[in-house]
Amino acid sequence: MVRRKNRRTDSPTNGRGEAVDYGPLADWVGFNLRMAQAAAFQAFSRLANEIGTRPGRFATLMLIGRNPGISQTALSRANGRDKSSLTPVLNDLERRGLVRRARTRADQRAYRLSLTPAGRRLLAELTSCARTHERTLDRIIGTKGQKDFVRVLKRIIAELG
Amino acid sequence: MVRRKNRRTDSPTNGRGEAVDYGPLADWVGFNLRMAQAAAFQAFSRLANEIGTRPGRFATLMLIGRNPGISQTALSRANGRDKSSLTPVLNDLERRGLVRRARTRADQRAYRLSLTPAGRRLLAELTSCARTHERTLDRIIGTKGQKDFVRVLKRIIAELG
DNA sequence: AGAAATTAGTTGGATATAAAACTAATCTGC
DNA sequence: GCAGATTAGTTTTATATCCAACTAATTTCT
Repeated sequence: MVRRKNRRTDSPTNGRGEAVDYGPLADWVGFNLRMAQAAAFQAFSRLANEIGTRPGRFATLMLIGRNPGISQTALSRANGRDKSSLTPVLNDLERRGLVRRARTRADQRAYRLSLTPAGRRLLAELTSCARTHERTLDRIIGTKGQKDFVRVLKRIIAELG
Repeated sequence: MVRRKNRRTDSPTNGRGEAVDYGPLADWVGFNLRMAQAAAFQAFSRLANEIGTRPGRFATLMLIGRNPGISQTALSRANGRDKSSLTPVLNDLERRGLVRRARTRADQRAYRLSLTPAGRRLLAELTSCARTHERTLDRIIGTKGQKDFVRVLKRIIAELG
C-alpha cells in the first residue's frame, strides 16, 4: 500500500492514521471561523514575510495611511485590538521610520499618526501582496459567493464587536 | 445636538468623530475574517470565562474527549496549532486533573491523551456554553445562510491549511 | 474656578502562539 | 543490525495580545 505523505489537503489523522473525530466542532461556526482565520493568516504571513513585515502590521499601516492624523485609540478601535497592544507596534514602526507620531496642539495627550514616505512605500508593497492573497481567497470562495461571505462576516463583526 | 455614546454597533470613528476610512480593507476577505474571528472569540470568551476556562482549551478538551489516546502531535494538527504551543496547555490541564498523559507501550516517545472524569464534566459544561454561543451566531448569520457559510470556511481551511 | 470624572497613552503581568534548536525514541535502507 | 533519517515532545526565544493599574491632560459639573 502506498503511504502518502500528508499534504495540506489531507484531513488530520490521529496517531494511527485514522481520521480525527471533531464531534460537534465539525459544524460549529466558531471553530471553523478560527481555523479558517488561522489558515488565511498564515498564508498571508508567508507572502508578507518576504517583504519583512508581519501581517498585523499591514492593517495598521493601511489605517494610518487612509486616516492621517488618527489617534492611537481610534486606530485600535478600528483595528479591533486593545490600545495597549498598539504601543509596542507603533514604537517599532516609528523606530523604523515608517510612522510619525506628532503631538496635537488641541489635545496634548493624543498623538496624530501619519505615514512617512518610507511607510507609504512599504504600504504599497504590502497592498500588492494582499491583493495577491485576496485573489487566492476569491478563487477558493468563488467570485459569486464572495460578496455574501463578506456580508456575513461584517454582520458578525457588527453584532458581536 | 445629541452626542450618542459609542455603542458596539456604531462604526469606529477617528479622533474627530468622523467615520474611519478602511480603504480596500473594507471589502477584503482576510481583514473581515480576522475581525469576525476576533469578535466571535471574545464573545465566547465572555461566556466561557464564567466557567473558568479560556476558549482555546475548549477545542483541546473536545478533541481529546472524542479521540481518546490521541497523541499531542496529532492533536496539534487537528487543532491547527503548533505542537510546541500544546505543551504548556497540557501541563496545565494535567495539573488541574482534567487530562491524563499515558505513555504508550508501542512508542515510548508519544503520549496517549485522555480525559479524566473531571475533564469530561468540564467539557460537558463548556459544550453547553458553546451551544449557546452557536445559537447566537446562527441568529446573526441566519439558519439558511449558515450552511453555506460553514462550507466556505471549510474550503478555506482545506485549501490553505 | 475647582473638584470629580473621563480620556489618551503607557506599563506591567498574564496567556497564547510560532519557530527553531534540542533530546530521546523509532524507523529505514542497506 | 546498524548508521542516518525521521518523529514525539520539550525548551527557548520572540511576538502578539488582553486586562488592570497607572500618569497626565482634558472635560464636566456645580
